[in-house]
Amino acid sequence: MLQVQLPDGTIVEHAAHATALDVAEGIGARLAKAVVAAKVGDLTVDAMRPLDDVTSQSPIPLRLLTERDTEALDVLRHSCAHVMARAVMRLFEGVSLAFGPTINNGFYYDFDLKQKLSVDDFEAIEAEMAKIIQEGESFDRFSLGRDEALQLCTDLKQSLKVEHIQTGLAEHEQLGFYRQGEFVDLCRGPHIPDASKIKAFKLLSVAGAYWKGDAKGKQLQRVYGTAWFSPKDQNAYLEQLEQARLRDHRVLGKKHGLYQISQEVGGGLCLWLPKGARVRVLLEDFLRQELLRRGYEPVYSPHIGRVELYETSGHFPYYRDSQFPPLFVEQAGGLVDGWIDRLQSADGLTSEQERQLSEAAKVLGAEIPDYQPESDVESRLAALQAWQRAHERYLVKPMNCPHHAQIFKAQPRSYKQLPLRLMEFGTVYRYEQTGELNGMLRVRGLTQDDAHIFCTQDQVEEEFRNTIELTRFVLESVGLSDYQVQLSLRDPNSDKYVGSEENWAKAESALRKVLEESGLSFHAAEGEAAFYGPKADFMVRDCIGRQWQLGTVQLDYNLPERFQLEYVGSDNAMHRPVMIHRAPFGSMERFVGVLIEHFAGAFPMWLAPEQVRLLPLSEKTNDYALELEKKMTAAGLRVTCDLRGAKVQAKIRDAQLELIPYMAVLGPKEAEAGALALRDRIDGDLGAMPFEAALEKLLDEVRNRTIRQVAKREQTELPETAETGGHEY
RNA sequence: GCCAGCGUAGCUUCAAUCGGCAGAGCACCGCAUUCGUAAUGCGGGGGUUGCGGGUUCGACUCCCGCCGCUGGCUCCA
Repeated sequence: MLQVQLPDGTIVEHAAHATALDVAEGIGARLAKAVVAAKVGDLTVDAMRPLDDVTSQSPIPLRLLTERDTEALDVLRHSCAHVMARAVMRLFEGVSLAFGPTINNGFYYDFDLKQKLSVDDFEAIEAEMAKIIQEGESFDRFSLGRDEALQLCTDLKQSLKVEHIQTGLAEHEQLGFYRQGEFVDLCRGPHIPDASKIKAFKLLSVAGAYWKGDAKGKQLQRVYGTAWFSPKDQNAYLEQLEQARLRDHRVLGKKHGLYQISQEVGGGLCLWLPKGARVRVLLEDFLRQELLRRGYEPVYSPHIGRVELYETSGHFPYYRDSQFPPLFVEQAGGLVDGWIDRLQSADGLTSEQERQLSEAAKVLGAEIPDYQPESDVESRLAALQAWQRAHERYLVKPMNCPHHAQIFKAQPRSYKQLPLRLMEFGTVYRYEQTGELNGMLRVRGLTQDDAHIFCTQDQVEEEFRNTIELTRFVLESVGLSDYQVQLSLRDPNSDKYVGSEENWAKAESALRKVLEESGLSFHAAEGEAAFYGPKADFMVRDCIGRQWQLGTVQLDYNLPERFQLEYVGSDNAMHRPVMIHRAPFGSMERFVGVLIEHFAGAFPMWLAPEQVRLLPLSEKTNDYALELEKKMTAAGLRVTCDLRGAKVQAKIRDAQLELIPYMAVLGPKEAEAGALALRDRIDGDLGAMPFEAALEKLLDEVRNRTIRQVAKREQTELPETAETGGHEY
């Protein structure tokens, strides 16, 4: 007999090998029909799987999942991925299956096949899927030993699955499979009882993806889709996607003249148009004032620096591929650079090539006296590198920290001066991969609201706590409350990190401690740390759900070491300071990009490029409008007049479409009374009021940095999806 | 960087039949209108159809190469 404990605590008894479905039937026929899957403890399992197959616990803690449970939606979607894979295999030859997990709001499946899939194929695939769902066949689980499993996948000509059993699943003795009709797939599950539960689905996009995420590996074709328990839910989701696209900062940025990226200037290089620049200046002023209040000291550093500076910091060797190449003062600089590169490469150089390089260097005016072609590679490299060091090479600044470290070193430091907080809106350049560039969110030239705090070990916690608090304050001031904090830790199995084991442990535990005390909810992510230290990253989603890192706080024991930073302690001995890198906005580009999407282009009063537009009813009141414009501008508002010979309705419409927070209609009546008829972008006509009263109201909204809703519209609520994913092996 | 799709006027609003004279709307400019809370009327300018090559009597349309954009992957100090 099996003892099963239901969520309300009651215990029911069932025969051995009873399933969740059996339990549901014991409770009621309607429930049995509604059951999609079940939870045994934290594990989601098939409704049809014997409970004693999953656990030896007694009583067995069981929760039945129906379509009202978010976990059930994940199960549904994973099953839909199988249905899609089955349809694709029916329609195309030689399909190898890779992985097909559930993701946020949907699923995907990766395929390896000759035929290039495109959205044009979706109709046929969806029709085949509809047929499969109509047939309503069940998903049947079975389990095989390694040898049988390998044999089965070989028979099915599923080479990727064979590889996966041999590598990723090398430790597994038993492997789970699911069969639905002719379709059999290696899969951990769970699945819905049968395909008829899928009431709504849609394929959304197709894209490339690497097998097991390895860029050197095979490139697969990934088809994305979504699935729901009802067409109504799906329509709501599709509608939400559509709405989100209307917020795209790339579209709004162009439409409202906020910024521009043009091929003439270069990919990923942002031109801040006056309106966008206005928003940025307001944000920078806001933060600068806040930082001055909190004991930061402004500094400035140049846009380029000697390559050696970044060699010392470690940035140059580590990020070489994603930096703009060095600037060489000597003509032969690039040649020598490439020479070193070839010498270090696996292929090396033939003696003939070396002779040619030496000749070419001579032509370019470079004598490399110590270079002996017959000596070993190390000596030849040393000769070339010596030449490099003797000749100036500069890097377009990829980071501000080495410069700030130099500012710390500019004079002897005492513990009495710590913490030293150096701030700079520093513009840096990084050669991001072409495929990564994305509007303002991923660019090649960006300005960080950077600062570096140099402090003693004892001050780390306090300083870290302050920066976390500052970041929260900044984000909340602009109404960004929907962010996630990620504690980015090192990957214990990787060797890309620098610094001692001891310092890493210290840094990671300090970060974790402060985050825990802060009350912020955060999740740890192994392998996400910077090469020099752990980070607390503030992540936000863009309009189509992609996550971006905005603010960041990073602990660094490494750079002080590399730059040999020291201060005199109270014991009159030299000590090494700790560095904290922090940027509440992250970069001005990304932050403004996210804000555009967050507000759908309708900035709150305190950030709006244009706050008020004055609309004279006719030319008769133009002078009055100009007079008010002068007064309001003097009071610190950003105001313009619409003096066109158009009707007021047209002027209102344009101002509405330009998302200007307030309009003021000015006719003879207002001019007579020294008044204005205020119109709110969201609430409409507020009626006439004395000029002074209106001015106070407007200034108040600026001073309070009031955040208002974007529009008069209720958000459609969607059923939440669990953040998990990956039901596949 | 990789895979796929897409590039027509300032516009992520788009048309152009089978390969047969590149055309609208919005925006812009000019003139008239002097108006009370989301579009006044009339007129005008604006194009090497992303770039380069090819096929053809003839290419926005078909083919090849490049560039860019979009989605995703990889990367992200």
